Amino acid sequence: MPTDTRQKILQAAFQVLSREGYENTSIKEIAEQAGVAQGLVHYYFKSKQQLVLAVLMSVCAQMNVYDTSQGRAGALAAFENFKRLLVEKRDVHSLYVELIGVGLHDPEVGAGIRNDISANRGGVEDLARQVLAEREADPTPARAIASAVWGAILGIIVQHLVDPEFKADEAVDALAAMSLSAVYQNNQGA
Amino acid sequence: MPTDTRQKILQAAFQVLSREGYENTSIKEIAEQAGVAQGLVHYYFKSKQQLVLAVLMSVCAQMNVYDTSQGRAGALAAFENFKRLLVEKRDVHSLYVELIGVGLHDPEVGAGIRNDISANRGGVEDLARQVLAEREADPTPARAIASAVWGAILGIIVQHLVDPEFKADEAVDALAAMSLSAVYQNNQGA
Amino acid sequence: MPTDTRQKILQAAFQVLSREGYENTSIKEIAEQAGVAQGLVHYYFKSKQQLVLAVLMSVCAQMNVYDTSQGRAGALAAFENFKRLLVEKRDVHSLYVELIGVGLHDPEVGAGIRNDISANRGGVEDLARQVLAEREADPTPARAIASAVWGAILGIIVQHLVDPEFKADEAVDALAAMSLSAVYQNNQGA
Amino acid sequence: MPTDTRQKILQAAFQVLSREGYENTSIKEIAEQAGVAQGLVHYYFKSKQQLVLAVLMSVCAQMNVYDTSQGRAGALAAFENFKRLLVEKRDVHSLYVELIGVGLHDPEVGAGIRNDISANRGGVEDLARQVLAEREADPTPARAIASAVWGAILGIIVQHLVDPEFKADEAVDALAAMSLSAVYQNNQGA
DNA sequence: TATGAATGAGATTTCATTCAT
DNA sequence: AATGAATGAAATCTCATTCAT
Repeated sequence: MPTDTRQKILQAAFQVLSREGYENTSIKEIAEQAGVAQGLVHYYFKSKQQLVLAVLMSVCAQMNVYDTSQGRAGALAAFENFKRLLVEKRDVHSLYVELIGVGLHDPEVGAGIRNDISANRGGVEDLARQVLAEREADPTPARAIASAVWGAILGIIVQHLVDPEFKADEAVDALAAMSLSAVYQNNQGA
Repeated sequence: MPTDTRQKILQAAFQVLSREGYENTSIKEIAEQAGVAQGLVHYYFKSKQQLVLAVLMSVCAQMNVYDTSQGRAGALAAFENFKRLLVEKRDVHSLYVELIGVGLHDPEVGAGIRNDISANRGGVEDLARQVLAEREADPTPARAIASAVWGAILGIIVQHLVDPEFKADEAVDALAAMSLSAVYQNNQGA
Repeated sequence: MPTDTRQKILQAAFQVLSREGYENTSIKEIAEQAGVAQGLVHYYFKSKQQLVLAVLMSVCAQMNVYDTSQGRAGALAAFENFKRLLVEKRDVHSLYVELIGVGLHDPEVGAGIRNDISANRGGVEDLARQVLAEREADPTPARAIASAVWGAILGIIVQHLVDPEFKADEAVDALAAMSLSAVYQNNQGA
Repeated sequence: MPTDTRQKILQAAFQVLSREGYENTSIKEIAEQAGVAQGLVHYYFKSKQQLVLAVLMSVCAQMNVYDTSQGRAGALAAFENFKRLLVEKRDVHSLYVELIGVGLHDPEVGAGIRNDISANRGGVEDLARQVLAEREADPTPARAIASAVWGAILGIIVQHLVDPEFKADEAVDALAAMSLSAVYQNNQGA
């Protein structure tokens, strides 16, 4: 089955990329991991970049954190979700973080990352807006709050990846508290 | 002067690395940028990795955000400082983020990054402790708050690098508000 | 119709070869140009070389210059014909010249080219002989004259292909004059 | 010596190119012929094309035919010279002809070939002009004559390369006779 | 200290050809 | 007849590293 093989290569690419890292990953190793000839990788993906881009898409698709719940409940559920994903999606996060770095100098990867980050920040912003609406508060700061909160999520992912002693759960809890309290009383100037 | 040349190479390495990105940087180009022969780079740095590690040290040294002020004033000053550094140290931040990605698969770079992140989180934690002390509040949550806040700083750096439309200032302001309000009333459940 | 497909591939091969050049032509592109699957090319032509040889045959068949007229009139008609073909058969000539180069190191292509060149030189020789007979002159130099004249035809083709500013018409006219005057009075020593 | 090695590679490239032909020549084989590492070829020549271009220059420099004599004597000397070069410079001619084919689809090689052909045609034109001056004849047809004569030289080279039975000497003699008779009495219409 | 020529391994990519369907 | 997936070899090029001077 053709699509089968394409998927096999895509999955192998993900595995090798997250295991070995971007710059240590070769087409040869991906082909070996997939159990196919090296040339076949280029049959399905015109270049290494195209393959990486395809992997990036699937990685981004796994970066969502949101719950079906709405408002405060949805936010709390999302934070709990996130705590679980930190453990379950470690390799996805690892590759995501590495691709952020790659994207700083590769326009196509950069565009993919930028879109994903925008989308995720937008998702957080929606939640923030709902919470503010629940409190009948001014919705204006929703965007700024989302920027800080999604930033913190990224930063917690990084710290969790980098430092085995990092206490991710307490960090997420603190973030939850901070963000929800901010939504309560957004009357402090900097 | 010998040290002079070493410095020249180090600086050239930083320039090329942040301009071209880690995987596009070659010793040859660093040597050209420094205006020395290629072999001389290996005279001062045993391997490319050693050179990168030396650059990493200098990059980390420029990641500090703190002010001499203490407590709440110190925190606010640090946030203002950070807003300025986002603009002034863009290339430092860019290389830092890329090296986070590299460090995920290179133990030595990883150790350097981990130490720097720990140190910075520790610095934030000290500030948080001071603020809590000013409020005569329980100092326990300081570490968790610092984890979230430093994470947010990292995440704001990333968003600022990746997305030219990102409103970094309002994000930092929101973070300042969130973190100081959290410090006020640390009575959160998750 | 089977022969239909074979022809389609042959024609596609000619198009791609003369458009892209010998070394940039791949079976894949020929198949695409013909609108058939890649494997089918090898069904009709055992190897790439066989396909090229088949194309070579059809190219050689288009290199004739002669008219039905005989003698001096035939020669003049052939030169006029040649002037027209320089414009109309540019792609045929281009591929022919390239295959001369290929034939220098590929025995089979070389044999095809050699035969075609011999045949064409022979055609010129016949005309020369007729002209000499018209003048009741010694027919001996016909072969040598044909060698020079057919050589000049090749060389004019090359110059016309290579140099957009080359004045092909005046070159052909000069060649006509030279060759016919030589036939008149073949009493010069070198 | 650096220039020494560069020359060694250049010469090896010429040998392999004329022995094996353009499309069968690899950097690997050139390096082996030169007795150096493969990478060194790219150290001296940025790309295979650059190397071929350098070889082309030296090949073109060996395509001259002219004598120091002037006028009719110079022309006759040049033709004699050419007969000798057909034997002595067979490999130069072979590579030249192949590069004509390559140049049809490679702009840089094409430019080199075009320039060389122009220069050689110009040289013949000078000679033709001198001969016409000697006869006090109209110098106008010199360019057209040169186009035909230089074309014939190219075409004789090709026939000599392609066909072991080709009688090059008699072809050159016939060309000499034709061209000098044309110069005598340039009063034929086509 | 400093140079830059030289090495050799490895990466991406292309491509004619084969083969199961 | 026809498809197109799959193979494997080879080509170009890059690059960290070494070494003689």
